[in-house]
Amino acid sequence: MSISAHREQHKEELRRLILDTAERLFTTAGSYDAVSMRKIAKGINYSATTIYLYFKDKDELFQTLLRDTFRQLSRAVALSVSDRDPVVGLYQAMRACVAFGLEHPEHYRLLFMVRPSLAVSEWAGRELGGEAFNVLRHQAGLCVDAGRFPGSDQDLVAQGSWAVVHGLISTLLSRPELDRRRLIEHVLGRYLAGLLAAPSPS
Amino acid sequence: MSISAHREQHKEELRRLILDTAERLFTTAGSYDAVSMRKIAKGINYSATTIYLYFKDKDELFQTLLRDTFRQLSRAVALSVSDRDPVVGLYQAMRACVAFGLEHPEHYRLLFMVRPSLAVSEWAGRELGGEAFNVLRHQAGLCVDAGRFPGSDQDLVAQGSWAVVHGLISTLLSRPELDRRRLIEHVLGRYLAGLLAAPSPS
Amino acid sequence: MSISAHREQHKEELRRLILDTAERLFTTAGSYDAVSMRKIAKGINYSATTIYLYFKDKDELFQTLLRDTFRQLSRAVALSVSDRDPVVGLYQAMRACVAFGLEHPEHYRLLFMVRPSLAVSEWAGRELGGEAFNVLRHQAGLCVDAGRFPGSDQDLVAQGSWAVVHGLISTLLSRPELDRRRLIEHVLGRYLAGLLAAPSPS
Amino acid sequence: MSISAHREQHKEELRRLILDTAERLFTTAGSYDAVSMRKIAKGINYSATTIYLYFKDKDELFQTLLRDTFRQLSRAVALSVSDRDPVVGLYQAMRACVAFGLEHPEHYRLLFMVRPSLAVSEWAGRELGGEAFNVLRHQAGLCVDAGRFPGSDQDLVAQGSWAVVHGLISTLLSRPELDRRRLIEHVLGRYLAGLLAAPSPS
DNA sequence: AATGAATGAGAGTTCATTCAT
DNA sequence: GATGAATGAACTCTCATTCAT
Repeated sequence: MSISAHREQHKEELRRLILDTAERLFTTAGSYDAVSMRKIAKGINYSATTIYLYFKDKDELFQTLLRDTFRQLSRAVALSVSDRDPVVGLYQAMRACVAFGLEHPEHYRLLFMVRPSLAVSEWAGRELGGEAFNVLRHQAGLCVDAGRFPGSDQDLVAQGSWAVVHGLISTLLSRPELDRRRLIEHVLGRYLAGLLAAPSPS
Repeated sequence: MSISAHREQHKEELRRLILDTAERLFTTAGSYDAVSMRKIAKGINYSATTIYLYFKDKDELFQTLLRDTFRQLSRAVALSVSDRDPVVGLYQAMRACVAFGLEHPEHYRLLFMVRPSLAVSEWAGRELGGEAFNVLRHQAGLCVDAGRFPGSDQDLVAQGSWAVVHGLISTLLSRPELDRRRLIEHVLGRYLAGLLAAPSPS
Repeated sequence: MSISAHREQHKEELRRLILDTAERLFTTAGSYDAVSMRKIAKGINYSATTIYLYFKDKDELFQTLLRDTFRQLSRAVALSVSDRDPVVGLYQAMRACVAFGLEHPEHYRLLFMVRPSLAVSEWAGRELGGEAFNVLRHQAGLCVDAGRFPGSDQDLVAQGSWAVVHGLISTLLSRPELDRRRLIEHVLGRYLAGLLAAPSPS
Repeated sequence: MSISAHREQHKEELRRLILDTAERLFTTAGSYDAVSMRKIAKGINYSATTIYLYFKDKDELFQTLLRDTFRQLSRAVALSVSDRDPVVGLYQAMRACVAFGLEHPEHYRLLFMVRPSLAVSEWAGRELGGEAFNVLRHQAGLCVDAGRFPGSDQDLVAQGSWAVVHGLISTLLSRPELDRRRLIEHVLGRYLAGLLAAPSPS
């Protein structure tokens, strides 16, 4: 019992170690191909073969990595909404998205820029839409239902805020010299202000 | 004369063929490393060696691709502004950016996704200092100078519209099922409406 | 135990096999570039990749070869000096050098012919500072200190005897029809006789 | 007539240009393989193909180069003997050999150290032995016939001086920091002094 | 559970050389 | 006489992966 329990624990720890090391390497290198199984193995002081005891192949390791990262993103965004005002809630969720992208640039790049294969990227998009995106969508729904966004519907706002968030992250990641706080507040503020304003007659 | 002219033409055609094939492969593969010179060669039914007659190495080929594409983007955006109203002009420029990204997804991916680190570090000056961004910045300046965007300055608007445009393109590219026209008009419309509105008291 | 011991033994044997094969190829080809990793691999009936399990790269393989051979040369020369008369000792050392070159022509070619520039630039310190040359230099010093070589200093004699030895080996290796013993005694004898003689008034 | 004469002249000039450039490159580079036809072509501002109009392939070009150089060596050595004293004449011939080796290090290496192909090396050895070596042998004979080298015969001195010359060249080529003039005079001086001295009783 | 040994495939790149013009 | 275009072969080296232990 105790022995097998220990084994279980060790196994889980080693698995985590592999994932953490791989993540570090993937984000450092910035490309799928630049990270080799051998380098990961060297990073954890185990033989390359050992990794195959925990992951079928490089692709499965990478996909697991993606899944874990998505989970973190989802959690962060879900926990970010604290205000009762739905508009503020949407703002909070959007900020949380941006914050996650900026604070974990490696994760963000991993999710949206490193694309080993089409299969992975498609899966990634779906998963993302299924969690973090849904928080935005939910908040958008609350705002629309409360009549705060005249002329806009829930889906449009959900997709729009998602796009705005994306744009902010990628721009700020690629231009580190910009004033982050100022640009974030500007873009989110103007977009939300536009949503709150009466619809233009056009 | 005729002979050398034919040669010239053939040479130019082959060069273009290489560039087009490479672009296609780079954007479908989604990563720099996943495309090999041999694969490009196979794609054009020539030997790998032949490519080296036209480009010094893989990097030069890729950079040429980047340069050419940037040029097209710049041109498209520069020609897009036709209205005398600076706000409409900014809107036109932003639309042109988005349109370019959507109509030439390979180009866009090439510029901003295939090798973001390179695009950024090597092309940063050209990118933001280049014509495409500068058009946005110019229009933003006109709007601000005309007092149309209370509480915003030129640089902020330039960067903000750039971010919004980026977000739209990448979102729409990764979600082909969305209603493009509607989302574009929504996001651009709300952002611009927010710019035009009186600044929030926050 | 037995298993790992077998593995160790096999590994050592394969390593030696690689080294021996490489040495053979290097010396018959006569140039560094003319020997490829693939050819070595083919020579040992292993894949080219396997060699990289034993040596980091081609250069390390070659340098290991050099090092090993230098060690043999040094040992042979160091053990050769037995007479108390320093002049005889120098003679013995020189003869040992020549004997080594003639008895191990592949080794000798490897050291001084295959990649002379490398042997020099990389191994200069070891070579001249190494035991083989140092034995000559030491003996030369004894002779000079004993006043046996009027008009010559230690370094000059060391370098000179080194040159004479070199010339004998390369000449005898490329002209197998010559009477080795006779030519060796002639050259070493005349050179030493010249050293012992009073300096010419020139 | 005049035209064809001009053509002839141009052809000869270009041929020389190729040979000179190739020689320069061979000397600069460290090995046969390090010099490519393309680099030679670039050095003369002609296309690589042009070289093939003058030389069947790289090997023929190289052999021609060797042949020409040998001719120079033979001439240089033959012309070096000016003194009536046969011993001085031998000294002059040996010095000329050494000087040539030092001034054309790459040819020397290729002739006696690197062996691009067995055919070349064998041919080279014969040619060299048939010319430069014969001068040494002739001078040695004069010395012996004049009774200047008691206890030595012509062939022994010829081979011995050849070996000494060889040793000097290879040593000096691989140790550029040595004082060339001093070492040359030392070795040649001591060897000749030993030849002139009474034979040792051994 | 973990590993060392081994390999085929493939990467970018350079080479000598040929052929049609 | 000279060349531009083109290529197959070869190079060193790294990769993901398998298999026996």
